[in-house]
Amino acid sequence: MPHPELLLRARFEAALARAFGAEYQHTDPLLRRSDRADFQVNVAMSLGKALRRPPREVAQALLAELDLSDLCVEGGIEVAGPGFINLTLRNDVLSEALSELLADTALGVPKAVTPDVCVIDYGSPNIAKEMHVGHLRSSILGDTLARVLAFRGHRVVAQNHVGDWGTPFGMLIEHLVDVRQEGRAADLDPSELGDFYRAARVKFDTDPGFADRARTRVVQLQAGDAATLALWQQFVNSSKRYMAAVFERLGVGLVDADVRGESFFNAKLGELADELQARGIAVLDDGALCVFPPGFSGREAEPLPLIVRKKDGGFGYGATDLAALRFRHEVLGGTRLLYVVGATQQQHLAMVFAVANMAGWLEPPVRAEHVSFGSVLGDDRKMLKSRSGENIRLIELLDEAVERAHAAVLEKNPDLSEDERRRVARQVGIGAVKYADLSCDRIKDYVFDWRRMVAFEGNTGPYLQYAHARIHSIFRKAGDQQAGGAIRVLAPAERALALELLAFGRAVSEVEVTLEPHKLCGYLYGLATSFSSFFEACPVLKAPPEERASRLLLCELSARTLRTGLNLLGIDAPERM
RNA sequence: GCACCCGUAGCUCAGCUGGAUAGAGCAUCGGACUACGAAUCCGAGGGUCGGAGGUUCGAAUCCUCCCGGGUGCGCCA
Repeated sequence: MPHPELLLRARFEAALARAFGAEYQHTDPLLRRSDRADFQVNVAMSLGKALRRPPREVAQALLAELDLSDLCVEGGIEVAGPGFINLTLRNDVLSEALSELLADTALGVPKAVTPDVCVIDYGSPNIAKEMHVGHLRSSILGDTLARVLAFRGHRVVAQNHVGDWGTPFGMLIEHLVDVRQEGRAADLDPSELGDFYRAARVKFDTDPGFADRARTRVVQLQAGDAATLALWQQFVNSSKRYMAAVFERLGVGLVDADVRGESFFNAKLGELADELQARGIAVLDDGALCVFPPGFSGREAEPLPLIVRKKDGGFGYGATDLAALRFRHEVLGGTRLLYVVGATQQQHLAMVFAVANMAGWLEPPVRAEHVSFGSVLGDDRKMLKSRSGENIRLIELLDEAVERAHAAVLEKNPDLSEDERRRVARQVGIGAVKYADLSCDRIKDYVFDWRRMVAFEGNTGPYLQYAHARIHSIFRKAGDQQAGGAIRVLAPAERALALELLAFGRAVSEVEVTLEPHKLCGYLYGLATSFSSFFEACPVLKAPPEERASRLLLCELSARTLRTGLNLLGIDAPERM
């Protein structure tokens, strides 16, 4: 049996055509969950206007064309208020639908009809710079979207567009040369890279002679000087190891093979600039090669350029981003190009997309989307800048989260072995950090708050993990008694849980479309609270045999849905904690 | 100056793309453990949805204008 929601939708669409004519066949019946019934249909009100008939009459006319007795309880179809159609499903319909879910490894998440090749840009941490909390958002968001899209049947190609090229490397390389000449060990230990960068930065800002050498070094780097490249490569290698360690600790699926930094596109930039100029898309302006996409203006209302090639012949990130976009479509075969990049880049990305459009690199079905997200703010509500301020290091943040989780697990469940406790602490701590970030609307600024991250109550990762662990506790107690049988939904708490379980597919699909993982978080939280209420109201193991078997199946479905949902968020679901 | 984003309970946030009395969690107050795990559950109080207009049966949601906060706006990436 198909999903009840799909059945209802199909019935109403057909009824619309029968009642009002074939042109209404594809009218959205506006089927929604309701707090007054299981579902409500709101199409009568919107249609009343077009048909110039009272909405309640429209609703009645619709219902006259429908036989829902196999789906809804007797008296479970009513017209209320201005024309709401309230629907209450039969318990056996819910029971049967849940049995279907039980047999479905995808738990009701449909496969995409026309799969995309999704290329996901995870923002761009800079080589040779410490990763900080700002990188948390793009990594976690990108990883979650990758998991959700893959689960829906799309092909996902991750791209770690690291900043591994350009002017900062002049100063980094010169500083490395200095340090080695002074006979000190060249500290390229991944964990020390942040300090190294800061030291080079200070020297660059205070020592003019050093700054000159750094600039010369940039020219050598871009000219392909072998010795310079060798030094540069040391930074890249060290940084890659560092990033891999951070991603590993975070449980983010980015690997070395996904790294395709700015340097990769360097060789293609000249050709790209020439082509844009030859096609008349880019023009020389004050010595720089620029594209002026329509609709962008600067301070004096003058056209705003995307600079492809600077006056001095160098290339900026405009050129690199264009080359990368083209590469993702032409070489990687991407059809949906996602940029998980901070909101501060909004205008820049919009311009890159506009130029790519002009160049014909974004023809349907290829499209590009900016998965924008807000800044990370401190207690003072000000943006955490990366330049000179004391940032919280990502690694230290994760360590502390795990530590706090460890203390909590020790207190709540002293029976665990130290081995398991360490493993669980990692799952809970990292999960708490991720969930705190993912559960908020990404477009808004994120207030970084320790207490909130490690608070294990309310809409948090640990609460969801706890709900999952409790279910497994029942399984352990049940032992072999958990025979098959069928699900029979009867009690109110069972009905509420059933309706939640049936909504998983919708929640996942919504994230696929909106690219907003907090909707999945909201869904899972609702599921966990529904389960907790059920858990409180409906005894499982103490129930009579038939009921027990049914409720055990409800537990199984709940546990699987929670675990699958958490996994889509990149969060583990331990069986005890 | 122009463009984009944000403004919802004391705090942190939801609100399904226009639906019914705006919902959670912290915090406050009151209940429920001889336990299928109380990291839980049940209940109470708390709101002119920044403000003012407009669109219509109906607006936190869409349009316009203000107020407040943030971010961008030509050769750093």
